[in-house]
Amino acid sequence: MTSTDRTSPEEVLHDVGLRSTAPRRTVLEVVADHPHVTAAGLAELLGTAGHRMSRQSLYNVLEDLTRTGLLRSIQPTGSAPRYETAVAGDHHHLVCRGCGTVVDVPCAVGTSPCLTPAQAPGFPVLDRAEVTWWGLCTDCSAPSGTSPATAPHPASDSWRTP
Amino acid sequence: MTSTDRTSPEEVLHDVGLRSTAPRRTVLEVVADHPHVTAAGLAELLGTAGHRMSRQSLYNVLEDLTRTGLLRSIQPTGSAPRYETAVAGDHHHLVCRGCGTVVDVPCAVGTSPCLTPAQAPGFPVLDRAEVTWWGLCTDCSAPSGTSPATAPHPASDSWRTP
DNA sequence: ACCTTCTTTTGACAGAGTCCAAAGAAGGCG
DNA sequence: CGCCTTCTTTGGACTCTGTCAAAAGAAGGT
Repeated sequence: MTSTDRTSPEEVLHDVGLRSTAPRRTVLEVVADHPHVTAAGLAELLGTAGHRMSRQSLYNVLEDLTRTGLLRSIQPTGSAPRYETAVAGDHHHLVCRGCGTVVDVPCAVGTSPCLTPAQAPGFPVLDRAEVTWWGLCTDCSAPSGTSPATAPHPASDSWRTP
Repeated sequence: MTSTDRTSPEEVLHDVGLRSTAPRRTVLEVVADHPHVTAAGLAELLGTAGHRMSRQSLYNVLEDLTRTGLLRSIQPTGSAPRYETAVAGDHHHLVCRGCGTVVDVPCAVGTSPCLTPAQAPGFPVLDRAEVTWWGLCTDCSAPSGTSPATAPHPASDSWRTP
């Protein structure tokens, strides 16, 4: 919703060679305000915000924005793909086993160590490392009083406890 | 198919409190012989091997074995969940963008660096780090002669190029 | 303004995974 | 050894997520 970006959605879209259309601008804004949202969650957000859009369009837009690098998708095991704006600066993710909440974390040790495996047999090209930490958030690690692992956090849509 | 394990499937199942049944033993063996297999691929392997099993049973078994720690599931973005036997020794994964092949890689820098994020705001409990490197395997990075990125590797079932 | 090209819509479709109730094995106990 | 309880498996219908293909509709350059 907030449109206080350094570069406007139109500009950003144009820069990557995509036409500036309402669905794309809207998706960009909503994802920026709701990082780690799933396609389904996004559809709901768009719906309640009055921006009706066909399912196919949503998937088209997500695919276009992801392919051109404006969005990035992650898929923690057991969850549907989640989207986030591809901001500069590498960061990784922290996922709660209990409620599925995803939190950004700056890359652990600068850049190098995380990006180079000890050995890469048969893989001449390596361009990206994706790190996911698993644990329990404050709520879910609480002494079973507030909202333990058995009660999924409302912020997480359709989460399957592994 | 090879049953030359240090501990027999029956024993292993019993140790985690699961009854030793044919479907479970079979799944354990097949996954051991085919690391990074998807549920669908597993169903096919089981079928051709003559071990018929309902889809529901397969999912039940996978869920049970995963929950008890005998199997581990990973889900590279864009792929269905893949299963592997939870062998001792941390290792991570190397995924080819072209054909989807997944390869095991020993943990990059021993244990510590990869397992501790710079900061974990709101996450008191952190138990596991999952690292996935993205790149191109030898075949897919070849000078467009043998089997480039446009021709998915036969070993990969239903792969969507991102 | 016009025309080409790119986007969106619509509706049908495919695949993966889940829910539920009933039938069937495992294994403990007498 | 045989019964009984409990855990597993089966089968079928169903939901959800994502895809395909063709036609209608906007963007934007000339």
